[in-house]
Amino acid sequence: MSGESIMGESTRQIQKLNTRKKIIETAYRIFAEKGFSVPSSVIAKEAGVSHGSIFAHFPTMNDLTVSVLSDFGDKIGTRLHELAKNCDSTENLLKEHLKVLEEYEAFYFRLITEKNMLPEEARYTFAAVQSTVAFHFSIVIEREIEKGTVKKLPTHMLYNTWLGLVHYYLMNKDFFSDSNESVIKRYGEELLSTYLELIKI
Amino acid sequence: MSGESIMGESTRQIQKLNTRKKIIETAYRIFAEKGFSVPSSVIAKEAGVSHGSIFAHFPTMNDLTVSVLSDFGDKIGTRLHELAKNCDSTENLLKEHLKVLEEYEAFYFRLITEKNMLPEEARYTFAAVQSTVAFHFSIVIEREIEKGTVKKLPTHMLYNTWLGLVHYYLMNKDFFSDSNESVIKRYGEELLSTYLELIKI
Amino acid sequence: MSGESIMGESTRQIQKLNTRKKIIETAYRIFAEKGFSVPSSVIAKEAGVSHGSIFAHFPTMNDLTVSVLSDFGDKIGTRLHELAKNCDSTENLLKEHLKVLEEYEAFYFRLITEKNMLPEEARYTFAAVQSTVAFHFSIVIEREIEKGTVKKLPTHMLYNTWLGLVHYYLMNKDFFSDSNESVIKRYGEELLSTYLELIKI
Amino acid sequence: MSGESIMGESTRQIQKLNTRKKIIETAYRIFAEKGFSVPSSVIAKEAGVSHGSIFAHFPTMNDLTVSVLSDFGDKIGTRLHELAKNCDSTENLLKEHLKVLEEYEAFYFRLITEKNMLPEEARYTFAAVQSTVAFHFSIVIEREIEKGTVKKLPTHMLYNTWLGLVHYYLMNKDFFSDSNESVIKRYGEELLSTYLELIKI
DNA sequence: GATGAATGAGCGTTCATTCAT
DNA sequence: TATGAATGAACGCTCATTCAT
Repeated sequence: MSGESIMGESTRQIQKLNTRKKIIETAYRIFAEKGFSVPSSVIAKEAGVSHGSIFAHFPTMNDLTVSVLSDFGDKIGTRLHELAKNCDSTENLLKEHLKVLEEYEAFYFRLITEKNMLPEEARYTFAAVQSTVAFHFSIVIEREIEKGTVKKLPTHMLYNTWLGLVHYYLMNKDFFSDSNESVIKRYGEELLSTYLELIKI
Repeated sequence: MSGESIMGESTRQIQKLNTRKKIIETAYRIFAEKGFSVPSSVIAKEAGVSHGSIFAHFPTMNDLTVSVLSDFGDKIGTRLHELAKNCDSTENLLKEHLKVLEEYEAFYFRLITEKNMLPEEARYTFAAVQSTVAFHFSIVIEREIEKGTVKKLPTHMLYNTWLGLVHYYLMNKDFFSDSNESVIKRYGEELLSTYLELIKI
Repeated sequence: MSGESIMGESTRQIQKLNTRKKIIETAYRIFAEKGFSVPSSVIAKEAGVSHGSIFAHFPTMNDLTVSVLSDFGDKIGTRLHELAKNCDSTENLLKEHLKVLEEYEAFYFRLITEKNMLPEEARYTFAAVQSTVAFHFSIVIEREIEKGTVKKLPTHMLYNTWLGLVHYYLMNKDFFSDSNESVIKRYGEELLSTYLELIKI
Repeated sequence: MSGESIMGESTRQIQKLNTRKKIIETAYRIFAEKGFSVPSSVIAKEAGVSHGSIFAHFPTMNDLTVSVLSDFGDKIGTRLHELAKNCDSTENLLKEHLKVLEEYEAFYFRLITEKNMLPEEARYTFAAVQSTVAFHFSIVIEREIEKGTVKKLPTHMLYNTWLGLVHYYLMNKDFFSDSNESVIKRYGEELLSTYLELIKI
């Protein structure tokens, strides 16, 4: 009687996954545009799904946020890994880093800006993204330290200095540039050259 | 309304100022503890005043927030100026900077963390605090650049690197240390020595 | 969101319209009973819906008020038009006018009584209702003026005199009759005969 | 020890009456300007007395409103009586009536407009004002009825027709004239001549 | 599974009224 | 008596979440 539907089970499953994907992608876009405190109803409307659908897929808004963050972590992590793996110098690596950040700037900005108001899981995303770069960074920087072209300082400090500088510009983008312009595009080279100047012996 | 009663006119004024102060100080503490989006009712309860009292002193919550911020700006600005004016080396100056940040760490953390969700006036506070240090920083750093002990880089880049590094540790305090411990206390020296190592020729 | 479910899509729409209708009708009744400044919570309670439901259907209380007014305008306008169109004498027309006013007396009383504290749209409702009657009035009265049975005075003045008289009794119903009794029922004939006496040559 | 103050008792009493008067007069002015639902704090500020003073003189705002109304009733009643007593024709009487209404138009407008949202006592004021005119009206109109120059209709109906017409224009002043212009000044003559035309045989 | 109407706790804000001075 | 700071109940409105269909 039941158990048998017009659509095959897998078709339904695909539909379900599609809806889920649509919600996550829309939430990603809206979060990037307006920050994480957008009402769930707005996301539903923009995604073209019912308000209730969000809660059918994600028990709470928190869960949606976490999924979006984790998705973002995977995406940017992969991208970073891709671009970083063939970099043989700090300069190249950081150039690629900036390139990726520019690609994802809007959402990345929200992440570092609102991270402390986000669910705890946001930290994992944040940490994962950073450690992807950190991994590649440590490889190239240690080689350069050994070569004697870079100051002998703890790798993590060198890395945190870089991240601090970049994040500082991102977080204060309203101060550094017009609100719609990419800070990375505008200041990336300056940040990079300053940083390289600092770490070189 | 006459403005002159037998006595006690000023007593009431003092009481009013006391209440205002109590609200501001409570708000300051709660903001530091839980961030700027605490409900007004929580502040009222903690301050031991009625909910309505908040609005008798501050027309909107925004006004309260701005007052707290501006108060904070004055306090920390004065303190920074005090400690900074006699510093004759970058090292001393930054030590004092860290000292002050440690004193005000909890609130300063919320300020840099939630700045972008705060009323526009928050930016003035933020900018004022930074420029106080920037002023003293540029004096000592330029002298050292001239002396040839510090790399010849634009002052603002040197400063932003420092701030970026410090803010990075503050913003990610949950990552770097147990939530109740001061990141500055724990990592201050490391930050300072790394930074000094970086800027020196 | 697809817009076509197996069935019951329209069932929900009907239910929604029912709730909306329930809110409007309750608001209509309560406004008639207690005036337009009843709290939204009272309307919700009386309508048997949650407080929030009101705002799910009407973004602001103002919108609800306007909807109720516009609904009322349609209802009474249609009714007036219906009854008036076959009237061939001033006497008949005004009799029908009074009849309709008696039907809607409680709400009509609030409308003319609180009109100046209502949203601007209330004026349109008010004006629309009056002009429906005015239209029919001018037809019959001008014919009678031509026939020489009614004094030759500007139509609008004749009409305003009638409205003024009727509204005066409505607005001062507490003075003219016990609060629950219809003033129109009690004084309608007297108003009508007086008015007819006045306008006739 | 006590019982003896620097100021004589009567001085104090006079001051008290002055304050009371100042409150009533200010409330009168503000009510006329903005309607009866102005916050008590606004009246206090405008009157130059403390907020509490209002409640020292009037237990509730209701009581103040009633006092203002009663004061107004006395003032306008006296004025009406003054001007009316020497009128020997309906025309003259109604002219004087209009003159007085124009003098007090702003407040009178609020009274008839918001009467039903006012404390019950407002009715007495309203009734008293009307009956003052009614008294003089009945004298002159009855004489004219006897003379056969005015239609033989119940005096109260003739009077209510007049009041209805005038109030209709007042209540709908927004429709008839620019908001700051006196409707009485603009339409008074038309109202009067229409009315006289109607009542004459 | 998807829907979207309904829910209700919670928010910032207003203001008549109280009361210590 | 006059003061004005403090009060707190009430208001319109928001939004994550529920649940009958």
